[in-house]
Parts: sequence; structure tokens; C-alpha cells
Amino acid sequence: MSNHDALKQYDSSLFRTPDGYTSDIAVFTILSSKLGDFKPPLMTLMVMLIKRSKLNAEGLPNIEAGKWALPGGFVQPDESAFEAAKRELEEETGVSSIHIKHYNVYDKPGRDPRGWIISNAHYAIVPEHALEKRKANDDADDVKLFSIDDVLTLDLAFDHRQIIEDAIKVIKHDLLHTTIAKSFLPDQFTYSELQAVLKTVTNDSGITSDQAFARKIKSLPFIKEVPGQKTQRTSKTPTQLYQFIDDVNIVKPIYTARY
Amino acid sequence: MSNHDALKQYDSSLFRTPDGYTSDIAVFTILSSKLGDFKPPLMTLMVMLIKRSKLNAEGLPNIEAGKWALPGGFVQPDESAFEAAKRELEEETGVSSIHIKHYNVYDKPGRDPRGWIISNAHYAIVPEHALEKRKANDDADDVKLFSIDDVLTLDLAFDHRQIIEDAIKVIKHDLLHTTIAKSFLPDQFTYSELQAVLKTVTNDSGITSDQAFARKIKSLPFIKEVPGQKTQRTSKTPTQLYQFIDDVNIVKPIYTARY
DNA sequence: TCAATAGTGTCTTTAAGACAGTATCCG
DNA sequence: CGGATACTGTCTTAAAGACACTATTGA
Repeated sequence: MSNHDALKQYDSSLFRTPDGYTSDIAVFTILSSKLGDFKPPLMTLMVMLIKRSKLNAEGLPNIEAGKWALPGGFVQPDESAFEAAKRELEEETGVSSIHIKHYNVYDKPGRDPRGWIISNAHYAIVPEHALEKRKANDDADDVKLFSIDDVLTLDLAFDHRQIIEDAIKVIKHDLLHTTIAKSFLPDQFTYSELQAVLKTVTNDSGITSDQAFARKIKSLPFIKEVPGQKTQRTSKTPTQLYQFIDDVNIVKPIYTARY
Repeated sequence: MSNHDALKQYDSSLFRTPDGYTSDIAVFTILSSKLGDFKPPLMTLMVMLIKRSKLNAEGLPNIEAGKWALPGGFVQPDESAFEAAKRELEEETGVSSIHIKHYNVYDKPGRDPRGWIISNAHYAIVPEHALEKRKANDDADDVKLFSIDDVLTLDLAFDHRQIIEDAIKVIKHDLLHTTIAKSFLPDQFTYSELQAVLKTVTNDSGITSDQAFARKIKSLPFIKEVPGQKTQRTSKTPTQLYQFIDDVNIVKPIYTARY
């Protein structure tokens, strides 16, 4: 019997099927408080949430109205959750080609009072300026940035507290163990700008010590000096600019690392 | 308007919903070819696949019949995909309390000819002896172990080639960057046994060199010597046994590691 | 000249890497 | 006592960590 015949026999009504498949996105940005001319920035890692509106797009009462939640929405049958995340983020911020990554799935029975709804969770990194145009839409009364400390004190919709906690854990890890820090920085950056990004998630003395980090950055295999390029945006002293090298991402096995 | 009223208004038929939600599991084990008494083992990393049967449990023609596929099945509405993976693995192998981890979701439109079916993929590690009792069931004609090299030469069902490739990439990474190697080993093990596990996925000289690795294991913060415990199962010389220390899992940031 | 940022000089300590050598035991 | 596995001794080299010091510039 052919595959085609088998297909004709298949009847999905034999199974109970999910009531929905959503793509949620934890959108991270770093707010860079300019402390003045010739100063390195003070950086704070922020996550963007929406406030769910009283009525939905159809004018019907909305579920979990008034609570803060991750942006996201139902995945369409002709797209993947990743594509849905990309689409929604572009609608929201106007930015495409940014870092988006799946990090977990949330499917615990009862997690959504509307039924059996599976959430595919992503995190995204967008530059600060892209969020200036952020806007409330049909589903949201408000859109706001919260620091990763403040966000967990809010009244959050569904199981979004768990989803956000996990996102924060993942981005903290990825910032220190991959080169995604580059998504928060201009193409060319000073050692103190990279350091400011990393200091949003770590107190490691090898990173927080200026001398140590200024030395270390020269020997990192995935970062190179841009010869002759200097800037004065962080200090009066003209300062060397660096760049991430693409496709170099060495992580030492824990069995050969130094401790 | 209350949350309860909002819920009454909600009608999931407004959306097209998925036709199914499955949990698939890449089951890994290490075949340990005993080369003889007083020898360290030769280890090979294997993945378990099933051969899809001609007819399904209801006696109807099965989809993708005759092809090799990952074990798995439809998630029930009262369980999470992780629980489904656990349940199916216990049905199949009789083993509970083993390492299972979600690593990706597969939801590309058209990936399953039966409709819009979302696969939540996990990998699992089971000890070799647990797979002795492996058996074909209603859905499977055969169950077999393949080396991670051989497996990609097979005719695989659905998009399982991609899912298996990803699983192999993830387990290779996790073996070197987390302490999951412990799932392949007895509680107490010699340096050469741990080395044999790691050699299934790396050629790093710090791991393949006997002297280097025998020295290094003493200074790893997540492994401790078991004082006075020796074995002769790998050599005539009584050999020191080691243990993983729980809850120690240091990974150095790439910005402070040595290169 | 001061204050602030960006470095460099240099010493100590630690560990990686290479290579040779020793230890233990069974058959 | 031969062969195989499990180590240890020792030298060289590289880099981390700490601390003091210099360099550059605008106000």
C-alpha cells in the first residue's frame, strides 16, 4: 500500500488536537544612559512587555486583561513559530534581521485558561533606537520596558513569569558564552562598551576590572582590533576600536578549561 | 468585565488549530565493546531508531511505513511533551529517572504529510543494559541501534534526518560542556572510562592524551577522587575511582577563558 | 593642572604541554 | 619478565592576577 493510500486513511479526528499554537517573544534591549561626554555608558538590560487590553481586536473581552505579558500571538498554519516571531517583531518594532532564538516550549496542561495552547518561546535582541517607535496595538493598552529585576515584581499573564525567568537565565548565559553581545553593540566598539554590556549580567572580576579586561580583549580569538580606528566617545583619550570576527566561536570543553 | 466572562466569549474555532502535537525522542546510548580483561573499553555513541510498520495499531496503513524514525508519539492533552517523552521511554525501555532534555521544536509547514503537526524533540541518555529489552511494538516492525555516523545514511521518515542531525550536534556539545557524561558511566569510574566516553565526540588532545587527562581529572572542580577506592576492571594496575560532584557545573565565560 | 579614561610594565603564581621515566600487576 | 595500563617528575612556556605606573586629552 502506498504512502498516498495511507494518507487517505489518516483521520486526525481520532486524536484530540491542541487548541492553539502561539509564538511568544522576550524582547531584550540595553538602555544606555549616557552619563556625559567622554564617559563610558551605564547600561541596563531591559525586557519589553505589553499590557493586555480589556477588549481584543474583535471587540470581545480579552483574556488576562490588564496584566503584563510577553508580545506574541497565534502561529499561522503556513509559517513556523520562528517566522511568526520574526513577523510580529517586525510589525512591532520595524526591525528585521535581528537576533532571535528559540529557547523553550511551554505546554503544561492548564497553563492557558482558553484551552490546550502550546507556546513556543523565543528571545530577541533589538537595539535601543528600534524600540522608540514601539506602540500599543489592538491587543495591547501599553508597551513598556522593564529592567530584568523589576519585571519579576509585576502581575504577569498566564505562565509568563516562568517564561520570562527562563529567558533571563538564557540570555545571561548566552551573553557570557556566545558572541551575542555583538547584537547590543555597534559594529565597532571600545573595550569599555563591550565591558558595559557584559557587566549587565556578571560581576566576574576578569570582566569588571578595567585593566584586566583591556588586556584580555586583545587576545580573544573572536575579536580583532580595527587598525588605526579610534574614537573619543567614551573618553578624552582616543580609544582603540574592536570588532567581532564572524564564525569564530571557540568554547573550551569543561574538561580542558582552566579553573 | 471579569476574566470568567472573557473566557466564555472565547471561541477557539476562530483560529485554525494544529492537527497534532508529538513528542519525539532521540535515545542515545554508548555501546561499550569490552576488549578483554584489564582493558579500558572501546566506546561508540549510538542512537536508537524504530522501523515504522506497514499497519498502525488500528490495522490501517501507516504513514511513512518501512522507513526508520525516531520513537515518539502524540502528546495527550493532560500531559506535557516532556512527560510524554518520559512515559514513552519508560514503556519502551522500562527505565525511568534518566536524562531527558528538550532541545528544539520542528514546525515547518509541510513537514508531516498528515497535516499541521508540531514535533517537540528531546534527547535522552539510557544505559546500554536498559536497551537489551528493547522491543518492537504495534507501530514498529523493528528497533535498532545505529552509530551516529551510520544513522545519517538511512532512509528516514518525515524530517527526522534534520531532527537527528540536530540531536547529535546538541549531545556532542553537551557532553563536552556539561556533566552529562555521568549519565553514560557508573557512579564511580576511572579516568580512562570517562575519557572513552568523551572520545566518542572529540579529538581534543587534552582529552585524548592519557597523561594529560589523568593529570587533569584530579583538578576538575566538578569531579572528586573517591578516597581509597580502586578497581582493576580497566588494567592490572589498581586504578583510582572518581565521582561527579553534584551541583558543581562551572563554565567559564568565553571572555575570561584561556585560549 | 586636574580629573577621568585608557592603557602599559613587571612581578608572582598557576597551570598547560611535552617528554621521559616509574609503578603495578597478571599471565 | 614482558606487556599493558596508570600514573609521576621535571622542564618550558603561556597566561592570569595584582599593583603600580604612564599616556592622553578637554575643561
